[in-house]
Amino acid sequence: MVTITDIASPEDSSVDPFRAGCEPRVLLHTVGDKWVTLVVNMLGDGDARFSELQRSVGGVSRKMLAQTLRTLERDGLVVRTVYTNTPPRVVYSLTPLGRTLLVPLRAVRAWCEQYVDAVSDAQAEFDGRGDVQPAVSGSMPTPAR
Amino acid sequence: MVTITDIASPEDSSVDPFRAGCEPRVLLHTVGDKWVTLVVNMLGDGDARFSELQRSVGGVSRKMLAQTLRTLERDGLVVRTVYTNTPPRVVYSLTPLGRTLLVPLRAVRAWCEQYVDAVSDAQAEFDGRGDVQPAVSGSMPTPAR
DNA sequence: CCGTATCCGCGAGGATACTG
DNA sequence: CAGTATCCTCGCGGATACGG
Repeated sequence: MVTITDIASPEDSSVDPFRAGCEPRVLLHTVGDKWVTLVVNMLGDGDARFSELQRSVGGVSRKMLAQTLRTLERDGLVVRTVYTNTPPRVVYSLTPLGRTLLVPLRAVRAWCEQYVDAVSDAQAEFDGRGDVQPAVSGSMPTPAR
Repeated sequence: MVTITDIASPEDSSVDPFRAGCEPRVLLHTVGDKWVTLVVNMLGDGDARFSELQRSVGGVSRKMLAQTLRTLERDGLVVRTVYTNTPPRVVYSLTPLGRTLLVPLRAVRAWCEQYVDAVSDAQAEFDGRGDVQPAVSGSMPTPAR
């Protein structure tokens, strides 16, 4: 199986938006993933079992949750502890590395919570009127940036 | 046209991973989007024209870039300034709100750059061996968390 | 140069059923 | 309980062509 973390650079490695040879862009994609952000945030509040995560995250299928957790485990962000009694118990928890990720991820989360209203307002205004833009009449032929 | 920012809560609003009534999850999804993060980061380094963005981001189609910029504009994170001369010029820049987003987004970016090697190593180790997990033999029937 | 419109392939991801 | 396997759909996103 091949996951998103395996894909290589677009094709042109000379122009790189994220100044790097080994593609943090790819990592960014993983980290920015919908379920990844939610799961890591949940685990940040304490270890949890599979079914606990499924309930607390809300709206995630078993398939996607398992897939997400596998990726996180593979990336060294989450550890999976199995208790082999019946009924079986599996507990997921963040690794030290995973906990470092929690910091910036919570910053993003905080931003969302803080500005969700502002964004909502902006959307309403944008959608409200056809938004007749003034359109600056051109001067400046084509300056050097 | 309906974008991702329009979709509502999963269905069960009682259990909410992101403690909110007005769904910052949805915003999170937008903010975590692949192209959004890249574009905002680029604009953080200075205003840019459409074609400049397309080149600097790398690997993005005109369609996706336009779509991304439209979303960002609608969300009040980016402003679009049109100069109506020939050849036409369109300059995109972050709004003050957009600049606030830049802070947490750059934190995530910094994390990716800092730990890309650690993650890469974890992946290698994970993939290397079939990873025969010890599996903790069960005690503790089912404690209260 | 800066987009939008149209077509379309492909893979993400839900539903369901089955194992340990 | 904690997944895996299989099917199937649906919309993301690339390619292409056209308009302002």
